[in-house]
Amino acid sequence: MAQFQSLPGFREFYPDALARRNHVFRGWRRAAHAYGFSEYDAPVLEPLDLYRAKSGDEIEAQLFSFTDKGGREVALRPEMTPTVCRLVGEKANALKRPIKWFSIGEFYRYERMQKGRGRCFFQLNADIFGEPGIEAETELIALLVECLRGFGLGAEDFYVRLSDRNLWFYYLETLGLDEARIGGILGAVDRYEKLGDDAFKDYATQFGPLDDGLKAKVLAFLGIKTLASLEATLSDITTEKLQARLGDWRRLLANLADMGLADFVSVDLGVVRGLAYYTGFVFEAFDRKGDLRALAGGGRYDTLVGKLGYNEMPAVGFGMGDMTFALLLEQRGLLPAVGPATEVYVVIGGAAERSAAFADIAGLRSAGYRVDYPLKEIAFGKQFKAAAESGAKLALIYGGDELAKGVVKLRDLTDRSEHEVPRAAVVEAVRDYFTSGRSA
RNA sequence: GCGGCCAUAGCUCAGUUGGUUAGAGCACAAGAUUGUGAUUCUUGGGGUCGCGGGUUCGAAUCCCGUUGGCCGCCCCA
Repeated sequence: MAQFQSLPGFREFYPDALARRNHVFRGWRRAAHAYGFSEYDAPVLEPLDLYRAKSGDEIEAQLFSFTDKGGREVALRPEMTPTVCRLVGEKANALKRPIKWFSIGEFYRYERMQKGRGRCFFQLNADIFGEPGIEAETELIALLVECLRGFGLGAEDFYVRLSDRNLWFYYLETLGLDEARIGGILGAVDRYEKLGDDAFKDYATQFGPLDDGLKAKVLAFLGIKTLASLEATLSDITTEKLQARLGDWRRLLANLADMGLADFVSVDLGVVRGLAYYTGFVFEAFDRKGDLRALAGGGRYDTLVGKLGYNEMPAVGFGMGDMTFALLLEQRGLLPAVGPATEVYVVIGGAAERSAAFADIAGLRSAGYRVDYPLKEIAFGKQFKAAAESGAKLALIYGGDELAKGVVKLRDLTDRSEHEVPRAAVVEAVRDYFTSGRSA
């Protein structure tokens, strides 16, 4: 049996698996380019402190980290956000705003494997730096939708839940809570969907039991699912901050509606995201059936660039992993069959015909066609079978009869029609076939 | 880090109360078929039954350990 296994949680991509992965990457790239984002890349291995600075020491347990031969503490990147913040922070003064960047890269986390989760995975990251207003959220949520919709998924398949940590913060302030307690409440809100009332246990042990009236208000706020009910809840609270924030909500939702995305976006204040660095709007994409993990998640993080030691820079971004997404596409039957690697298959009679065939194969290949042929002499019947299985639409037949006449026989593998062309005109004939879609 | 289930060919699996040389289908390869893709038939390659130890005259089968996988919890950047 196997002497060497791949490490637990790491993936190997055989050709058909890689074809599916590339299909996903192509779709993401197409969407990001269409939205005016530029692609960048960065190191896979980073100083451990880059992640400590952001999230604290306890994160280290989930990192692939080690000491390199130079005594440096390093880690495989678990996410892109700190890295892209550094890239932007380093050249902030020279970069034209808004900065719209994306990347597709592999990330590593040392944790237990589960459905839709491994120790390495690919993720699309898209971020906008330098724009403090909801215009950045508009653009990123629209891109997020496009990254899913471009594969044939519709509003019946997935939706984006939109929430706002600022709104929560301002609202709880008006209820008389201090910053520490607000943090405790947000932690409970984050887990409420999963744990129910138990979600408030941590808060109770830290600050004492939550007042029933207060808890009712938190649960009511958490259950808000429309802009109308949000407006109703806040109608009697006239704090300037809160009303201004409500204005942001109206404009953001109006923008998204103007883009035709109303069906894809739901107000849902039950989402707050656990991550410490989010500072404003947060959003997550889920499949409608709800039996998969989050497809994507993101939000505003205006303070992170500053925390890494650079000048403050407003930022919004999201990440979207390949594993859960591939599961969804598979469930909906939207993963394409592996595309043919071959366009033209050359059938060769024998040793004498081979040299003529090789010359024309070289010509076709340099003209840009994907051409394949049997490496060894095999029976014609087998060659045609191989031609069909290669996915090629066209076969070129180099047999003794043809060469004697100075022609090549073209066989349309889809309708089995054949005709002959002079050898000198082979490249031309193949080009005609693929541009007209016919062999004649 | 914790718990449950599982591990036999490339894949899906069978393998009786422990008993001769561990099987099938699919896939792969060769031939029937030396100029046309199907079907069919024949044949072949491929296994230290995840690994290590124990019980036994004898272990794929029973026991222990270990590694790996799936699922749930935790976590989710």
